[in-house]
Amino acid sequence: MGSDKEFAGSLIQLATAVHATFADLSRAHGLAPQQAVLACLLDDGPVRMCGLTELLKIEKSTLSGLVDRAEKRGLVRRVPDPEDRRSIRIALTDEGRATAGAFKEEIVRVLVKQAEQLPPETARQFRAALPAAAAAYWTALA
Amino acid sequence: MGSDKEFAGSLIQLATAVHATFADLSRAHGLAPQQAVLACLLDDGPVRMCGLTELLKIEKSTLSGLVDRAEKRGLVRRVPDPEDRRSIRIALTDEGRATAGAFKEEIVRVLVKQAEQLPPETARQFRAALPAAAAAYWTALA
DNA sequence: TATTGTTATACTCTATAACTATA
DNA sequence: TATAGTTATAGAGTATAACAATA
Repeated sequence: MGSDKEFAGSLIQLATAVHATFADLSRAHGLAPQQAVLACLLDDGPVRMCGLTELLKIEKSTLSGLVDRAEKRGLVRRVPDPEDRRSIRIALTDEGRATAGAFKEEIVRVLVKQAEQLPPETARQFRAALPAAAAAYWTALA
Repeated sequence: MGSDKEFAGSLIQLATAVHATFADLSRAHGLAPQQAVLACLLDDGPVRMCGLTELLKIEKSTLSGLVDRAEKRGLVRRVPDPEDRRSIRIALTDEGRATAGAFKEEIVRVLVKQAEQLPPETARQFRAALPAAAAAYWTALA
């Protein structure tokens, strides 16, 4: 079926566009894209390095570098973990919390506004199906 | 409304998952992710460098490096453009065409298969709304 | 002068492997 | 021994700025 190709093409196009929107907005807030992801994750409270490698699905050495750059930029700080002296927790600074809050608010606003330009019935279908679709593709990842 | 946050969260989750699926499959075919994008674009025929910068939305210097690596890997070759001696056209090699074909076939298969795990009515809604949604987010890009 | 493409430079993101410190 | 994290190294992807060749 040709429509399978069209479906896959649309899905990749949507993913690319959302990714690019996220990246552009990150930079507009003075954040590298992965720093924006990190800041959003930490907005609910500090997380250990080993927890972050699972949430971000990246290697621990990759994370060390990401946290180094975020720390140098004043976004996060490394906090000793009293329960396990091998471990450290990553917490947002005050500036990091403010930046994360502003970024999260605007990315939601932008993504919602773009969906509102769809025909009402299409928008309704899309918003209704999206949570289950996102969960299906997310849980299929290794 | 909390549901705007949930909508935006689901959209980012879907985009991230599709992106990761694409990247994983690229590497399984021996391609860096952007090389896979490049190969898919060129599967319809050669394209000038300046055309590729628009299609990929990247700077020309970034593209020079991407093409350098793809050429070194045997995926593409630079072909002089007889109509404009400043310009060059990028064409797939035989190996590049075979690789692009196999990759395109499998990415479609994988993305369709994952959608089939949704409840039938959700899958129907999602596939019905997706083309318009993808177009809306895509055209909103700068 | 304007366009096409490359090169130099610098930064982010990524992984593998070897290492230290603690459990 | 196993886990948490860092460092060294290498490569992909990104942009800006300066440049060469051609239109």
